[in-house]
Amino acid sequence: MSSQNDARYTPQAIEIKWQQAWEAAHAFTAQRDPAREKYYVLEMFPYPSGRIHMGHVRNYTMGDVVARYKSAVGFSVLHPMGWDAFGMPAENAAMEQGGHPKDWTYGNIAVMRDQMKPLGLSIDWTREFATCDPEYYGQQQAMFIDMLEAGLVYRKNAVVNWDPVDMTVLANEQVIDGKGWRSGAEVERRELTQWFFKISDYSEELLDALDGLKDWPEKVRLMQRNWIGQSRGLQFAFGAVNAPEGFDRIEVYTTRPDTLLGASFVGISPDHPLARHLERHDSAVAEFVAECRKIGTTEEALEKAEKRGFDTGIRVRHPFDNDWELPVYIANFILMDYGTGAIFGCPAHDQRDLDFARKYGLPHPDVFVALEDDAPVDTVAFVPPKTEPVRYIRGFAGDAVQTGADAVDAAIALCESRGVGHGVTNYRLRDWGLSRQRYWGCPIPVVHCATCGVVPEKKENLPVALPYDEDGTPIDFSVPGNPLDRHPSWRDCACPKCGAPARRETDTMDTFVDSSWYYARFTSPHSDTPTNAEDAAYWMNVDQYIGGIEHAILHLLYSRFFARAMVKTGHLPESASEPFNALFTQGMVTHEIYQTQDAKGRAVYHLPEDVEDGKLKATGEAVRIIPSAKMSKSKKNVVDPVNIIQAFGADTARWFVLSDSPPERDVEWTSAGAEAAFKHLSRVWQLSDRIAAMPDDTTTDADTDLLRAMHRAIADVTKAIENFAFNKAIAELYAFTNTLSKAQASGAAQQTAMRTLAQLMAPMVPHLAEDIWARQGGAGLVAQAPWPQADPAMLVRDTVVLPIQINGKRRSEIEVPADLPKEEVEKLALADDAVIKALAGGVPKKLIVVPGRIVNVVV
RNA sequence: GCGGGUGUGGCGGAAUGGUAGACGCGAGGGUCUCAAACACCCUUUCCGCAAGGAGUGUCGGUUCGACUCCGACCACCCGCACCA
Repeated sequence: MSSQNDARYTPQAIEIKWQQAWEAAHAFTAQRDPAREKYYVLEMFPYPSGRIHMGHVRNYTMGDVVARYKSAVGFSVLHPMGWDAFGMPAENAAMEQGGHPKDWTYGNIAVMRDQMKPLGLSIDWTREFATCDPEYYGQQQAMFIDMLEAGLVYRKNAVVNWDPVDMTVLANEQVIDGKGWRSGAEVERRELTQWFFKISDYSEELLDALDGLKDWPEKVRLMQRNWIGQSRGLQFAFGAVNAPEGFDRIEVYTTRPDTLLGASFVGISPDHPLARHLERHDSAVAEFVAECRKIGTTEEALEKAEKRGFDTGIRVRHPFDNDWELPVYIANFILMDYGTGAIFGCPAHDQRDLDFARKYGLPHPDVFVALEDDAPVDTVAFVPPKTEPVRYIRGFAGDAVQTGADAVDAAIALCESRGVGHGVTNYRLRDWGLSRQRYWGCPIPVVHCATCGVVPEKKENLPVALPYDEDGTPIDFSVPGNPLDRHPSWRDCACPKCGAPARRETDTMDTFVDSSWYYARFTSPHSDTPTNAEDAAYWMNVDQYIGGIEHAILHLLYSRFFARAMVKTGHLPESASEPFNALFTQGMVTHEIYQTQDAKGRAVYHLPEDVEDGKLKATGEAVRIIPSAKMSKSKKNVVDPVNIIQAFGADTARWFVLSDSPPERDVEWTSAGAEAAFKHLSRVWQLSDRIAAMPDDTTTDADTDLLRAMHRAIADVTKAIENFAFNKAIAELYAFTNTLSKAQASGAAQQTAMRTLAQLMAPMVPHLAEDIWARQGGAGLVAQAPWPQADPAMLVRDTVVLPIQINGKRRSEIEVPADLPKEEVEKLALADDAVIKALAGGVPKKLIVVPGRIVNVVV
C-alpha cells in the first residue's frame, strides 16, 4: 500500500483511463429517448485553422460543463462537434505553400481532433462532420435548389473589391488602405452579377421575433434590432428642372419629413442611375465618381471618408413651392443600397448635412428650435431626441410645439393628403449576397444554358463536387483568381433541362451559408436528406448555444433566416424557426501580438511559441509587441493549449479557463494561473486520499456543520452553473474544499462530503472527479450519476449578523436570531454602544431596518 | 463615423439598491527542512503609530443608503454586410 506521501496526482494516467471508460460505456452517445426530456447544447464549431487555442478550450469547456450538468439532472443530452471547413485560409495556404485546400483542411481537422480529444469533452463524436464533406454540402445544394424554387434566391448586380493587377476579387480584409494585400494595387469597385438570399422578405419577422428570445443577451437583441434598422419615413419625388431625359423625377426617402422646409440640397449616391448616366456624358462627373469608387465597399470606410460632393448643375423643385429650386449633388456618403439612393439634406438638423452645406456654401435654415433656446444653428446641428418637444419655426404639419416623432407622423399624413409621396417602412437590412468567386466553398448548383438560361442542377446529380485535379494535373493555386473558372472539364457540362452544352456556375457559396444550418444537420448527420423529420422534431431547438460575441449579428441573423427558409422548404418543423432557445456569448481570449516586417515593409506575424524575450527564437530578430487583442489566426497571437495539457493535464486547463474571469468577459491569457490550478487539484486529490483512509467512526458534533456546508455548496454551485457563473461556482468549490480540509467531522461524514465535492466538480474537471468518486465508493461513473440535491432544511441559518449603519456608514454590528421581529431588532440596535454614542441622548431622525440585511440609523 | 459593450486592491475578479474587495493569483512574515522545493499557518485596498479618514474610470444627480439607478464625459474592446 502506498503511504500518503507517495500518492501523487498524475493526470496523465488518470485522464486516459477515464476517457476510455466513458467510451466503453458510450456515455456521450446521444439517443432519441421519448421517455426523457432532451437538451441540445452546442458551441459554435471551429474553423480548422490547424491547432486549437485557448479560446476553443474556454468555449468547449463551458459547453461541456452545461452538457455534463444537464445530463446529471436527467436530460437526454445532444452535444456534437464539427468543422466549419470552407474558407479563404485554405486557399491562401495553397497559394503560399503549395498543396491543395482539401488536403490542408482535412489534415488540420485530424490534428485538431487529436488535440481536442484529450480535453475529455462529453461530445458525441459519432455525429462529427466537416462542412467541406460532399455529403454535407451536397445537402446544402439540395436546399439551395429548394430555396431557389421557393423564391428565396435571386440574382442581381452587386459591387466587389477588384484587384486590377491580380485580376481577382478581394475580401474586405484583403483590402488594406484601399490597396490589394498581395499586389499593392489600388482596389477598384467592380460590378458582377451575383446570387442573393431574400433575407429582406423576413426583415419584419426577424425584428419582431427578437422579443421572444428571452434567453438571449439583451445586447445581442439590441444589436440585431439596430442592424435590421426599421424606420418609418416618407418617400417622394423631386421634380427636376433641367435633368437629362428619363430623370425628370428623383425619388428620395427621408425619416425626417418634418424638416422638409429646411431642405437645402438633394444628394444622390455615386451608384445612382442618374450619376451613372452623367458619368457617361461628363468627364468631370466620371472623374468624381471614380474617386468615390476608390473608397472601398465597407460602410465603415464610407462613413470615415471625407464627405465630398459634386454639383451636377441639375436643379429640382421643392414639392411645396414651384419657385424653390434645390441643387443636386452627387455625394460620396450616400448608399445606393439604402432607401432610394437619394436624399434631401436638412443641414440644420443633421451634422453630416451641415458639414456638407458649410463646405459647399449652401444655406441651413432652422426648422425647429429648443423650447428654452432659439439660437440659430451655426456649426453644430441641433439634433434632439425624437421624443423631445421642440418649437417648429418652419413646420408645416401639426402643432408649433410638438415632439419630432409626432411631427414626422403629422408630416407623412399631410404629404400623403397633398399627394406628395407616401409613408413607407424601410429596413437597413440588405439582402444576403452569397456569391464568392473562389474555389474552396460549396459550389452553387446551377448551370448556365444558352437556350434555357439559369437552370438548377438535377437533385440526383448532387453533390456538384469540387474537382480535385484537372485531368490528373493538380489544380494550380499559385495563379490568382478562381480555379473553377479555368477548369474546362469541370466547368463545361450538359444543360440539365435540354441537354445542350452548357457551363456550370463557378461561384461558390459564402461560408456563412455552411454555418447557418449545421446545428440542424447535427440532429441527423448521416441522413440522405438535409434533415430527418423525426430527429429534427426531437432534438431541435438548440437549448443552449455558446459562442463569441463577434458573431452577435451576422452569423446569428443568417442562421435565424436560414431556419425560416428551412421551415418554408420543409426541412425543419415550424417550431424550429428560431433555432437557438438560449444564447450565451462568451468573452474572447486575448493575447499580445508579435509583429515584424518583410522586405517590402509588410506586416508579418509570429506565434507566441516562436517568440522568446521579445525576439524570434529562430533568428533573434526583435519583434514589435502590439497590445492584447482577440486571438486570431491572421495575427497569429494564439496560445497552444497542448503544452498545458501535457504538463498539467486537461483538468487543469479546464479548471483554469473557467476560474477567475466571468465567462462573458474577455480574458487575457497568462501562463501564471495554470500552475496554481494544478496545485489546487493536487490538494483535492491528496485530501481525497486522506479522507478515503479515515475509519468509518461514529458521528461527531462537527458532522452537522460539515453537512450544512456541503448542502450550502450544493445549492451555491448549482445556482452558479445554472446562471453561467462558472467563476463563482469554482470560488464556491474552493471555499468548500477549504472547509472540508479543516473539518473535524467523522470519517463517514467526510467521505460523504468528499463524494459530493467530486460530483460538484465533475462538470469542470471530469477525470479527477471520476477518480475521487471511485475511490470514495461511488456507484458507477460520476458522469452518469444523478446530480446531488440540497436539503432546504440544512440551508436555514439560526442567527444572522446585522451591520449597523449610522448615516449610511457602517459603525457596528449585532448578532440576532434570524427570525427576530423588526421591533426587537430596533431595540437591540438602539442599545448598541456606537448608536448610543452617535445619538448623544437624542432621538434618531429615522430608523431603517431591512430584515436579515441591515440597520441604518439616521441622526 | 455609426451601433453595442466594458471600467472595482499589485493582478483576475465578488457583491437581489443594504457590511465594497468573497474566491484565487502575487507579495510579505512564520512553521517544517542541513538546505531548497512541496505543504501548512498568519498578514495583505490606500493614508495614518493610533483614533480616524478616503475609496469601485471622471464630474454631477436621485436615495436613509449607490459598484449597482439617472445625466454628461474619458479610456479601452467588439461589429459594420467578401475574415471566420
